[in-house]
Amino acid sequence: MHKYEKIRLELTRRINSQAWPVGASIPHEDELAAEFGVARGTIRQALSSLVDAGYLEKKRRAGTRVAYPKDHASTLRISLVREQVEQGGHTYGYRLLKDSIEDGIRRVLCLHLRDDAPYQLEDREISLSGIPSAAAADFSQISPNEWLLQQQPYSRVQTTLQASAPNRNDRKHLELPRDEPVFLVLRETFLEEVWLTRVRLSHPASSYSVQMERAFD
Amino acid sequence: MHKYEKIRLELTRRINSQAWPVGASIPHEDELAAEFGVARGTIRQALSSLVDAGYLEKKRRAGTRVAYPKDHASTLRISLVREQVEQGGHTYGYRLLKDSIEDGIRRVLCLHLRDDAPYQLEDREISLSGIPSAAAADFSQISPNEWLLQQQPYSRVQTTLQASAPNRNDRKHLELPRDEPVFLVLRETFLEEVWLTRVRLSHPASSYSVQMERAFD
DNA sequence: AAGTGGTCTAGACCACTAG
DNA sequence: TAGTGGTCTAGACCACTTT
Repeated sequence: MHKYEKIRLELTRRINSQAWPVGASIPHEDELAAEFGVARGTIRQALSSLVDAGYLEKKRRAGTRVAYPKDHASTLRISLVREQVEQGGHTYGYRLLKDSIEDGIRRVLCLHLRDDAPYQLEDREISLSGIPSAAAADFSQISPNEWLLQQQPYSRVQTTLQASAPNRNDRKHLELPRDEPVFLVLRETFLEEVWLTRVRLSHPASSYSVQMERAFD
Repeated sequence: MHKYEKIRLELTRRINSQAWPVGASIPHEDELAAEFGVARGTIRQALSSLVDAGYLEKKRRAGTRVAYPKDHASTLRISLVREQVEQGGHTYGYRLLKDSIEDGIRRVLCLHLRDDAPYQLEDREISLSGIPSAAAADFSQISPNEWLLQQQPYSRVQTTLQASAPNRNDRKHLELPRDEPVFLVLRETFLEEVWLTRVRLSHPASSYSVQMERAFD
């Protein structure tokens, strides 16, 4: 275990035990460096992860305080559908439903299956001016989701999570039980302010959830 | 603008322009330091934020590569209900609905209002052994949500996001339009493996969404 | 005005791991 | 096993912001 890890452990102990209660100032970086017998840079490394996690708040001149736990950050990673499914030990399946080009936009509707049951309906729009190679892509075997990841990167991505009543396509393709809503993931990506793609991912509410965890021990 | 910011800008430019295409190795840290005429530490600082955002992947001995954009991280911050409401320029309201103690657990049901309309139903359980002072807390004016933040910190928090059909309490208190589902935030917190509190937050789907953004320009 | 955290340097050695 | 990123040091100066 590295020095900064040991120090971080000791600092979290002081916070959790309320030796340093919420709202209190903690010693300056120089003092901590002297106390632990390390360089200031090492202290800063130990502090930085605690700041990132929302345990501490730093302000110039005012020093470092134990943060009120109100605005903690949770990191969310939404990975490839196929990987989501296969990670759980399930079988992944894919079916292309519709595919058309209109007004310089390629629009694709497809279904991702888990153990042969509908898991995610992907309603995708791709800008052909933003991603010219998308005009010739074959989505009969590979989903747009997966194909796009092999392409150029994006500089901005906006994600919205919502609950919703199913729309017509959802009802048609997701085999929803009666009164079952859908969980929506809406995402739009840009490269330097040029719009690339937009997607609406809908999931049967009972078989989809997003989980996050923040831990520090 | 600091040196590491200028460098980061130039690096993102090379990635976005595909001068360094997805999957390719980029120069070693020492080479970059020489190229930009800075210390290696400064290069590392510039790289670290790009690694955190998922733009780059580092491996010992193998070097640094431009990451496939598949597993990008989005940071989600769910703040105080009251702040969520007031930030949007709305009026916040609060109403306590039920409050009981059973088996060492205090259970509170309360409603958060936005412009006098139901916004979030909070169904909360607090461990009195984990947080003894919760036995005497007055939740008639301050919500458990808000009260808990003034208390001790937690070391682990688990959050789940879900869509769902409303349960009985949701239907009773959220004034849901016909066929409207709810967006659920389920959260549980621990301090060193001691269970502290669990909450079910339900929102009318049409008036609630979670938004995230990852940007790098 | 002064003290805090923020940036930066120029080194050194370590630890992991791909070839 | 050699080369990469990871850790660490002991300094220096800067910039913000509270008092």
